[in-house]
Amino acid sequence: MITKKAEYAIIILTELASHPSGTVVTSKEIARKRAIPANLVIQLLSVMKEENWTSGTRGPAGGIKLIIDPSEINMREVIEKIDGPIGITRCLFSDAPCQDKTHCSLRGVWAKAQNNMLSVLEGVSIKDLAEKAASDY
Amino acid sequence: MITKKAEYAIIILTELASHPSGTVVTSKEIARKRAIPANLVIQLLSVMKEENWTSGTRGPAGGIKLIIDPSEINMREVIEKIDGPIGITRCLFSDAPCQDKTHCSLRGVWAKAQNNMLSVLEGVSIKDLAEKAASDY
DNA sequence: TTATAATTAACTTGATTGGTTATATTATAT
DNA sequence: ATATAATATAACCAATCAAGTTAATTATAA
Repeated sequence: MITKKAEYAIIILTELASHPSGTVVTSKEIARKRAIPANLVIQLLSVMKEENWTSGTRGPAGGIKLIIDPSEINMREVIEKIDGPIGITRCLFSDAPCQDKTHCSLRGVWAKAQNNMLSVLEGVSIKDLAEKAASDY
Repeated sequence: MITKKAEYAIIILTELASHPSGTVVTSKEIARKRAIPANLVIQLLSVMKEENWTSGTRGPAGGIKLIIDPSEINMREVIEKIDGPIGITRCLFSDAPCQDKTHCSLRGVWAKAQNNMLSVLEGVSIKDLAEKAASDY
């Protein structure tokens, strides 16, 4: 399952993308506006910083800003950064198919099902989400 | 994530489907042949019995047999019987979309991704798997 | 009547999720 | 200078879930 943390991360990036580039937002502001626990926002932002997706300036009037083009990050990437590799079944986490024949017939089905899912998530960028949210208002 | 139990259940049904109809197989035999913990086989068979997919006869020379046409059960059905409803994200378990606009834009993406996955699983029946396994030998 | 096999239910263990708490560090408005 | 606003890092915790185990019961063929 895709965790709430991954979902939060996507929401946070979308929020950042919806601000004029160059301007900063505080983590508290994001937490309040998107109803995400403030400490989780901070925790997730630290991962995003590691990825060089965001940068933060401290002190009064500080905050976070996006330093990557939001059309360059898709949902799959964000999920995998936060949750680790995606696998709809344990089978797909191991590289090697297992011995049992029936099991291995299954593997192909799992892989196809998962790829169908991932292709949707890969096709949606943070920019797409920010634009869609804006048009909703 | 689709659990190992669900995967085991599919394997068990496939094994049953690959035996001449009317003949019985013991749970131990299934466990040994498919390398599934014997107690889990029993646990899973009891769910399958509830669904009227299988019937068992006790005592010596007893065993389990399939009492439903294997082309009538698909992978999604089995998974949902064992694991409960499938949801790739927590969002999809609640009926109502949440308040936040961005979040709700996400919901549509999650739903599409999940449906793409499920359509693959719905398209594969136990019969398909049994035939595919047979042709592999 | 006894060994065999299904049936049923409760229980254990370890991992994961979704968060909290605590602490350190940095920058800047005053 | 210094209080304060803010990021940054890491350790911790409770609840849930996955996976498997244990144990007790029931039915039946030989």
